[in-house]
Amino acid sequence: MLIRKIYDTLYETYGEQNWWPHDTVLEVAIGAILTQNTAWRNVEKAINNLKREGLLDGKKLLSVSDDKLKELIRPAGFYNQKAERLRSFLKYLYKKGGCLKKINDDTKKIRNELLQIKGIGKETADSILLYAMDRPVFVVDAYTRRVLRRHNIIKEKADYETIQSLFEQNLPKDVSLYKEYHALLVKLGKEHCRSRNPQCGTCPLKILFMTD
DNA sequence: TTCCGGCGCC
DNA sequence: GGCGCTGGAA
Repeated sequence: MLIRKIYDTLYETYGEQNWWPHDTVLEVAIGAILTQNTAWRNVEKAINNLKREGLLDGKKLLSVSDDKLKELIRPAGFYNQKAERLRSFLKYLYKKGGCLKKINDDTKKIRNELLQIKGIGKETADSILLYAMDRPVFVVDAYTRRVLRRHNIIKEKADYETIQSLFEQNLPKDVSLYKEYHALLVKLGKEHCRSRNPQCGTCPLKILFMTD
């Protein structure tokens, strides 16, 4: 089926993407918030700043001053809102015991709780669930939408959950597969399926959509 | 729909 | 100097 074929083709073309590099899972969740509408390169700078200050720890990060936090995450942009978003998330985390790994609630419950946090929307919530908590949730982002749109697989106004279930219902419920697929779509979106000046001539998916 | 924003690339 | 970046809120 198509959804599977797209994955196989992308995997054969690009290989393992190795998302998402980290020392701790908290770092993954923090990265998920910092990377909102932001190039990963800039998020890395911010995370390295936090690491250098020894602040990649929930309690320490919550105790740092607002100005200091903003200064450290500044390279990731939107630093005023992101500082607040990080604090909101960390407060939630501590209400839940302070450790992502020890949260044993079912995925839907956690997702709903994450979505209540101001500054965490569907994509960020699902990124945290998938990449930091190893829950089988497919992450839908702008690249995903664009790739599917350009191949006419979804409607113009298809909403988040519709796209998400398209993947989840056509793939085995496999965390590693979901992680890899999303990473591969991002790779495709950067290399070929760009918003501007798309490289359709060399698109690895071209062979799947040739009609003659 | 618009704002939030630093950063690197064309 | 303009544009897009592993979005979300109002």
